[in-house]
Amino acid sequence: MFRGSFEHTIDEKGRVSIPSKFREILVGRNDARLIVTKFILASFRCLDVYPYAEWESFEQDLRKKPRFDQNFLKIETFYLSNAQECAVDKQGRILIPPLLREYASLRKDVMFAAALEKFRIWDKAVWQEFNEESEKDLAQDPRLFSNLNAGMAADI
Amino acid sequence: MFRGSFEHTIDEKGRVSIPSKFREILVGRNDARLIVTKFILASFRCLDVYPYAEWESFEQDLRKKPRFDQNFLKIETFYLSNAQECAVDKQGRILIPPLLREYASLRKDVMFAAALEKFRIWDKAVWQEFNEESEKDLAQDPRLFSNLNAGMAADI
DNA sequence: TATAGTCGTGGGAGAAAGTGGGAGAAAGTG
DNA sequence: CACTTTCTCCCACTTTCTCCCACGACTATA
Repeated sequence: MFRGSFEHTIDEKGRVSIPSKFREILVGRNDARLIVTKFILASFRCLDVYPYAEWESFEQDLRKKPRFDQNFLKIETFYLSNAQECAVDKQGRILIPPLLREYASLRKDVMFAAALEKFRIWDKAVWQEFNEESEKDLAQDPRLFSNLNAGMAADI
Repeated sequence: MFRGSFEHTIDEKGRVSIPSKFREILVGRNDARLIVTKFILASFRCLDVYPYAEWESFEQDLRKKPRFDQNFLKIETFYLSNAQECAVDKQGRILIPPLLREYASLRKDVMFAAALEKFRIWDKAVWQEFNEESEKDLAQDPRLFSNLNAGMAADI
């Protein structure tokens, strides 16, 4: 289970260190492979990162779905098609594929943000924006918190 | 299992390199034969590419369907009739048959996009359009991700 | 305070992937 | 049957990528 947010730097080659706290979890599971794909939250772009096993079980579920359904095809195109395997190298880094780097406009300062069984990578500026927006929404409508207890639609 | 999206260039002769990540999988299965056919997603044209064995099992499934059914005949005409075998050559390329090339308007920049057991080939511009459309839909209604579990129309 | 270890970042050499062009073979046409 | 055109296979180049080594900063422990 991943926890916390960490700021890191991506270099010209597209390499970026995985926060050591996250890496610990991966070595504990004995699998340094990650799956990185596109994600979007309220029009803010970022990348979703899954440990390999997590991703595989997600894929298995999808395989049972009707493969020519319109909604399935959208998810397939956006979420599955763009998913790429990235192995953590000896220095504890992954190489973010160019297409994904460009999608999330990762240039220099990036943020790693835990999200339960996976984590996300953001351009720092985008992450800040999204955080401020979320904070504002929660301040204006505290019920968003309390609704957690009620029957919130299971999501993602 | 194919993963990721890759940009490649098709030359005047209609040849295009298979992304090395995809090729690895084919050599692992010891069969460099591919089946390429027409596909369409929400009015966006592209090509579906199956490893030979995958295509064969798909054909087997179809054999169980009522073969004089109107819908089946449409699929037969569109999806099956246009299917052509393309072998990967020593340079790791395939030759896209002229009819299929024209159908998907593949001119220069093309995208390879993984789709579980198969992959797709798009004209880059078309791919971008469709991706943005899917992205927008998913951003507006994130439940599409999880609703896959619900009763999705069984298809084909 | 010293020292060992870890963590994050940068650069360079070798390998591999992607692309272009040409010669010989095959196919189609008059 | 001969000629033209298309196609297929092979070679070669360039660019990108991947792996390896190295340095500085910070942390923890004695």
